[in-house]
Amino acid sequence: MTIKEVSEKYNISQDALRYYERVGMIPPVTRTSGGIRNYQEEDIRWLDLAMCMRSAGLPVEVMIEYLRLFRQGDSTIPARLQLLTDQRKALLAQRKHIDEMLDRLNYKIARYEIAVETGKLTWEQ
Amino acid sequence: MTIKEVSEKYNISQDALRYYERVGMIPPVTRTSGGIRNYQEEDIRWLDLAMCMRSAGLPVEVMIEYLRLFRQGDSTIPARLQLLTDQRKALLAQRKHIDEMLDRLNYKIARYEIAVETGKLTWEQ
DNA sequence: TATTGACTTGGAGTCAACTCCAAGAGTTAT
DNA sequence: ATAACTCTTGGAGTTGACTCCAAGTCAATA
Repeated sequence: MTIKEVSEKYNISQDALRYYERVGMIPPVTRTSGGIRNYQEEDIRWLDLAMCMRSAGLPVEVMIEYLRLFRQGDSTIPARLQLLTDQRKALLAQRKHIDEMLDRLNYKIARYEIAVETGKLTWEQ
Repeated sequence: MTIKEVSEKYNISQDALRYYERVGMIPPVTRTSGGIRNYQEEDIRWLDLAMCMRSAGLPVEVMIEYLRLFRQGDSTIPARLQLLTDQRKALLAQRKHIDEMLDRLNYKIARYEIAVETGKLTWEQ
């Protein structure tokens, strides 16, 4: 798969794909003899993990560190486990923030829906 | 409440507090006769809403727009309702991303926990 | 083989959301 | 009233995550 195909299939810019590789968020992508990126299944698997982390809001830096540890081999398994549990904790906290805001939004929306009928809103920010 | 007290109580920097006010994410804060910020209950309520939005990851720009509409009065109630439902949609999408990553993390962590016992990990990124 | 279009790199630019700084004014304790 | 501290503003600087650009190389088609 060329960078263009990957970019279109996974809806991510070519620049972002090159950036992820450059900063070490994914391993160096397989190339053709001419030096052109030719994504293989394994490249895609790394990319998929990286995109999943990013779309959940985890920092690029975390994925870089995970990959760095991974490439050092089995001795870093405990460190990787630690990293993963830290990130799980962070995501659970973030989800809690989102749920708090959702509660607030639901309350507001309910009141605004009534207000749209009546044209007036009683003490609400 | 002075800016320092608010900063400490709500664990947010004084600079961020001034920034929120400057960009219009919260209304101008009540001042003493000398021009020093003196947060009242209502100032705190706006701040609380703003901080809740930010910690859920909603953009500053959205809160600015909400406040702008709010200050124009009841005629903007439908627009505010629209804004709120848009943000709810965005948060639900974001929560879905987080849940996907959490599933993935839980799977990985389970495998890594086993690997920590045995010292080896079988095909895993 | 020449052209066209997609690809390459290194580096600069952008954007959001703060964060820091300097110079000066307000407030409190002695 | 003087020191010591906290506050003010405007504006510059920083960080993270891309995004854009220029100059050049590679590949497919006429």
